[in-house]
Amino acid sequence: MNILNRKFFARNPVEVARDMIGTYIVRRYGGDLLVGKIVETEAYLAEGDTASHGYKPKSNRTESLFGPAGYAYVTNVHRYFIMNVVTEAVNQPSAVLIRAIEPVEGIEVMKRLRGKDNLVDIGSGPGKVCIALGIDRSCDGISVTSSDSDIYFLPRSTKENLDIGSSARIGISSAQDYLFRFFLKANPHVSGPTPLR
DNA sequence: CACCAGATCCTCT
DNA sequence: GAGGATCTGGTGG
Repeated sequence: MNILNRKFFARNPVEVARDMIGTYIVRRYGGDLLVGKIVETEAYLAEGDTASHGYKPKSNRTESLFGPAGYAYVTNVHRYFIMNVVTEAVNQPSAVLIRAIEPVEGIEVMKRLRGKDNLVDIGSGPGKVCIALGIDRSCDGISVTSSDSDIYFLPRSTKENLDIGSSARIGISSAQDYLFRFFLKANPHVSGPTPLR
């Protein structure tokens, strides 16, 4: 299977974030296969990025962020989990945050996990993505570059014509001059008050 | 130990 | 648009 490999993730997080738009996240959950198309991401830099969790020294919470590329960094914000894929190299705490997905497969299971029936309520935000895919802290630090993984990624379909927009990142109070948020324009599953931003 | 801030979401107005 | 829920880590006494 042609899954996204270590080399794909071992690059600058801004490039990886843009390249992940339109790819698919696959989650093995119990006996079910949950699949979502990634429609929104954010990049966090290893250096000089005051908004990144890696800007502070390594802690128990952020250990996987400082590890090698191609591993999950799952942590909590308030009472919710959010999921990143680590990029670049060891001791370079950079990552791509999965901010929104469009449900593709296993939709009924995702609806049940989310407790919502409306499709646009399933994955339109980083916390929602983790709930819909059954991702929690037990997924922190696992490899996502093998088809044996409980989480892995499939490339975008080459035929698809993607209209990708960028903006400042959401929910942070510093480094607003970095335009590190990427999203599929006019896709209703993108997070935020309006799909177009 | 107390207090505060945070890469969020939901339920009201 | 405002505020609460609720968990973790960092800071300061």
